[in-house]
Amino acid sequence: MQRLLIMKYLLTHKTHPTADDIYNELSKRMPTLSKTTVYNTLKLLAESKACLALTLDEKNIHYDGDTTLHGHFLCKECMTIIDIPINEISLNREESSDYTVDSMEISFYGRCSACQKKRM
Amino acid sequence: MQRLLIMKYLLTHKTHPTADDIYNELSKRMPTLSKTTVYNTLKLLAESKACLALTLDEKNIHYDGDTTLHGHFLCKECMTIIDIPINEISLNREESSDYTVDSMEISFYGRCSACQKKRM
DNA sequence: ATTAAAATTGTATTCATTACAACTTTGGAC
DNA sequence: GTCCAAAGTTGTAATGAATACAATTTTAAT
Repeated sequence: MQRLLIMKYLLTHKTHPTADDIYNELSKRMPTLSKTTVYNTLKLLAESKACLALTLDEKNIHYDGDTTLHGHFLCKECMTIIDIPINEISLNREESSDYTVDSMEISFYGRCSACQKKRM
Repeated sequence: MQRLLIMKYLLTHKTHPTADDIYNELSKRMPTLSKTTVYNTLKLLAESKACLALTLDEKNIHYDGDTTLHGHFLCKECMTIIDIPINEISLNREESSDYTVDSMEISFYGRCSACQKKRM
């Protein structure tokens, strides 16, 4: 039940919340909710690819219910995360009129060839 | 002096070390080195863009002396980080014969329009 | 030689995340 | 309905990377 609420929260909020954010929101209406449940569930959902676990903020893991391919912009001042549609991404220096980008990171996750072989 | 050694270490090792990695290596030859110095210095270097602070591993910040545009691949099993040349990156599902990619993250960092304005 | 700024150090603290063990709920077998 | 194992949930305690802080040392300019 808690899991469903957490998943629903992710799908209806595009704010890229942290585990703590979600706990604070949901525990208002469900006072028995445990922080551990939120952490466990988010980990589970991310591992099963039902959501994304974003690591761009070095302080906290942020979660995203939108699993379609898109980028993110983190404002280093207010720490807000904004979605960047894939068609707006160029691999060269990004310069929008809205915001200034001073660095980018492109990360891939999976299993390397060595670990791949070990599995067989 | 310590700063120079740390910077030199980053430039001569393409292993994307963590602060701890660097401390462990350098303290062999410089037993008085402090962990705090390593953390402070890496933070400083990254802020001044002399190196990159990679956040793709949610457990540790990894540092990269190579500031040219390139991507990274993190093996979830052995936690090794491999460089991905920019010309090998396609924004569609990445499938190499060497390794399997099951997710990717494209992150931009800077200041949003609201925070931009506040500064003036 | 003096001295202020910069760099370095060690210890103590913070805080997000995880480990763990206990407890509760769920849903199928009978 | 009752029983029971598996799955889900909870609270507390532990972990560990990163930072705060205050003290000490080094640097370099005058």
